[in-house]
Amino acid sequence: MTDRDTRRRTIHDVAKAARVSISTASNALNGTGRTNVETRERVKRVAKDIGFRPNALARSLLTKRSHAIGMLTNDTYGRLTLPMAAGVSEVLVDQGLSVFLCATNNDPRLARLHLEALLDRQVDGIIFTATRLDLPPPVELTKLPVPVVYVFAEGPPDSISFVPDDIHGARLAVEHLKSLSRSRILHVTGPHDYLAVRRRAEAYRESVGSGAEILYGDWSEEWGHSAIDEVFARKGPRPDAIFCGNDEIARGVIEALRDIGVRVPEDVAVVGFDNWEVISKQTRPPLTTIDMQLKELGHQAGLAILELAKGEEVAPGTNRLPCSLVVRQSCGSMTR
Amino acid sequence: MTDRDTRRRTIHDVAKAARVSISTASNALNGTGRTNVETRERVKRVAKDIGFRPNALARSLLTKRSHAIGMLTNDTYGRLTLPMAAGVSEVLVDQGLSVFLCATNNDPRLARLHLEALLDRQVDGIIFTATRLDLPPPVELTKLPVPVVYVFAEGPPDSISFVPDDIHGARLAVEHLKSLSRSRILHVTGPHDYLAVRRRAEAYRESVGSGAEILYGDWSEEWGHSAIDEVFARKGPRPDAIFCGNDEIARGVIEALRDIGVRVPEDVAVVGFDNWEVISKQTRPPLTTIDMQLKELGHQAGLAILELAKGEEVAPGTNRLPCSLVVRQSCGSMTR
DNA sequence: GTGAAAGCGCTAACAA
DNA sequence: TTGTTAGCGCTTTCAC
Repeated sequence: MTDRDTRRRTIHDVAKAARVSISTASNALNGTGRTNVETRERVKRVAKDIGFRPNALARSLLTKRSHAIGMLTNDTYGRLTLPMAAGVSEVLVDQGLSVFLCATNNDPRLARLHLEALLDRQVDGIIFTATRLDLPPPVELTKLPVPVVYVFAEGPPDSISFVPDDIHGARLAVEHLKSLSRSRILHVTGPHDYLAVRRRAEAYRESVGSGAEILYGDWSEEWGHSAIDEVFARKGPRPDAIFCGNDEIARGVIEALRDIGVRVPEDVAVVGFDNWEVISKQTRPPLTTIDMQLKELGHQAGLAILELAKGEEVAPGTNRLPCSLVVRQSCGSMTR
Repeated sequence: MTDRDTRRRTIHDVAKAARVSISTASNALNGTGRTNVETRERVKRVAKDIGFRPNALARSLLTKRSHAIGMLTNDTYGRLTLPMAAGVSEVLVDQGLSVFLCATNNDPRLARLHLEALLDRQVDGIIFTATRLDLPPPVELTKLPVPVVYVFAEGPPDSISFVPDDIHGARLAVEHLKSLSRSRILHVTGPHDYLAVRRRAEAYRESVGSGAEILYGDWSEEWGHSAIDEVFARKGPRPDAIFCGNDEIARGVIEALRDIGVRVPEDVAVVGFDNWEVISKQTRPPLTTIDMQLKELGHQAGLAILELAKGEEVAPGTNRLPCSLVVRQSCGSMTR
């Protein structure tokens, strides 16, 4: 008698309280089948009164749709994955989908463990996100019984992926610099073995034409420093603008410039890449930089997986999303 | 006949293929009940051969344990939440628990939506994480049918929470400075309305004794700058050490010091707080700072929710976890 | 318009 | 040791 108090309410409780059968209760609650307006209202009211909430597990078991998706991520919750995850979650929550977050640390064992757990839980789809575009997932993701979407990662041919348009981003940066009458634009960037680095470099080279010079290094502020030390130590014409591979490098560049008495943006304009605000906003002067629209990437991926989960078609291929230019104070027209 | 190919294998398929009943199959697979070694092995082999994986939904429906927990987070996937989430996930994955990540953006509507979804999915527990300790959750979390653990947040009395020990952290910083023979230690910190700020300030004051001076501001580099400008513009004795409320402030302090020709650490030693590596490692010199052990916080919370989910008791109360001192180059003995 | 009955895939008494 | 049976909470034909 009293043990009922602690149990969660089931549709049986609703049916009993509303004096109908459980199938009528179900129909009334879901608006399926034919139900008298009166009874429907009564059932709904009763359900609310006794605090009934349908058990998603039971429902999913029957309908074969768990309304959950898995997000497999490659890095230790880095700064790239998170805005993407936020974007994904944002478009899905209102559709009643929940997101399992699985950090694989790029460890195959862990990745497989998470993947199996997701599959066992009958997720409706999987989103794989990485931190760079040219690394294969730590676990085989083809031939899965559920749809897969890749974000900030490229899957096998014919898969669906969303990546930032690096070429567009680089072009945006260089064109901005050119519009400011800068003519000797240097590119200081990250490791050459990153596909994104090569893509941006290529776009930079095309946009700048002759006189293009690319310095490859790592992603650190320190590299930005030493690149400047090197460039400004040598003879010959000096750059009046520097397009950096990421914000950390840009910050290092700006500090090195200040150290040797070169003014930013008056003497040299600087553009970063990433718009990682803890850096870009706090650099002096604040960085003009390229934003990869990570959240939007997540939105699109979320929408895509939603369609796929519903059984609808989504055109395969790599979707390159435009970047945006965030203008702050590290650029400006030349002052002669 | 052939439609079977695309369907997932069920325990029926295993039973049929192994020529046993489904209950025997179940027993063999789970090691429950008594089963002949031979049949057990055979069932297991068959299960593996046909690629059987148990449907977690069906299992959970029956056992009343979903082996999933929800993580409700307050911020837009900030830097605090993520290491914590990684810690939680790390201890749970091997126990077969999965984590739903729910970003509430501190929006009550969204929080309620997520909470209801979690409850509907019969999660075994909920972890609430915030970005500061003195803000109430955006949704009522008491009187839930599942256990709740608070991380980097304090719940109502008698709840279970895990927070960094700010007092210990601040003391660690000040004692370190004192051990380096620094005697005029200034504290430049964040907004006074943060509980953590007040706690750290109090610990600092006690540890320093007379001569303590606290400057409250915001969490930015810029504030670090202007604090230094102010302090070094005035007459009287100058600090030989500065304990900062976070790494961003510390970075601003160090840059401002360099701008006015004060050497770090020779003339003034600086300690930060947070160990946010993008800042602490790239500052020149790299920052000695306090690490709040966020991942460990996540570990403990994960372990706690695991116990609770199993129905075991966990002592209520606020668990304050020790911080650690990360020594880099922004401190050092005085050189006179 | 409503209800009885079947069953999603699985576990757990209990019988054999 | 193994199989039969009865559900978990829900949706969904299909009679009435």
